[in-house]
Amino acid sequence: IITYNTLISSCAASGSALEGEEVFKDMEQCGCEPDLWTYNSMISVYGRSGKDEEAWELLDAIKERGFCPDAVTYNALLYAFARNGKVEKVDSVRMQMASAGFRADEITYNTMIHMYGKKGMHENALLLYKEMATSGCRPDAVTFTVLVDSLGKAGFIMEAAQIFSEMSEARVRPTLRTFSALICGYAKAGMLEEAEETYDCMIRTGIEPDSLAYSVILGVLQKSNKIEKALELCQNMVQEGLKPD
RNA sequence: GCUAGCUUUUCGGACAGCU
Repeated sequence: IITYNTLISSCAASGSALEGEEVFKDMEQCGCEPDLWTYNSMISVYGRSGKDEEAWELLDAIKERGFCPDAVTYNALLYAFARNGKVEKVDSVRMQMASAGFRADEITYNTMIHMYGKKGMHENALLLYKEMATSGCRPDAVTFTVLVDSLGKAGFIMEAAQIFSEMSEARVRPTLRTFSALICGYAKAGMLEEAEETYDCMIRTGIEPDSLAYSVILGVLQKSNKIEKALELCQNMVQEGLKPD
């Protein structure tokens, strides 16, 4: 059963709903009883491939089978709707989650904040972020990264930078993705010096750029005509075994 | 506080070009 569950979750990761369904059917035919983990993984399979209705139906299947949906179930379902931007559905899952006795956790909040960010509803995203503090959740690296990313993309660079500084105040370490998001935000806003400073700060923190981070900073250097530095970085990149694209 | 681990859920991340 663990083998099947593992197979199903790798289908979720690769976004192939059909394969996931097949494994699930195989499993039942072999007389292997799906457990809650299997169902949760299937919800994730559907969620990640945009099939929110199918994911929703599994909640009933879980109950019919006599299983009790857990926080993972609700978070996965929430993700399925959030991904498709269905705010009302997300709210209703959240209510169900609450009435089943589960508090919104970090993942619940992050999923919702991400959804609002993608929809450009930044006020709602920020509201949830504030709500986290009062409801006993601590914003984590994902929370901050999602906010910096969506604010930066939307051109609210000052707000993004503000969130970034709140991150250090909260003593949450920025990740490669957080830095990349902020650098992109600055680049998009045309604030090339700030972008470069942020990159240098990242290096000082001891974070190794990946090929994406390199592309971002190389773009910045190109725009500010710092060709020598760009070439130098490019060499570093090759030395580290990354391919410039 | 540090370190390590974890079968399932949250960062489909960038840049460029075109419209």
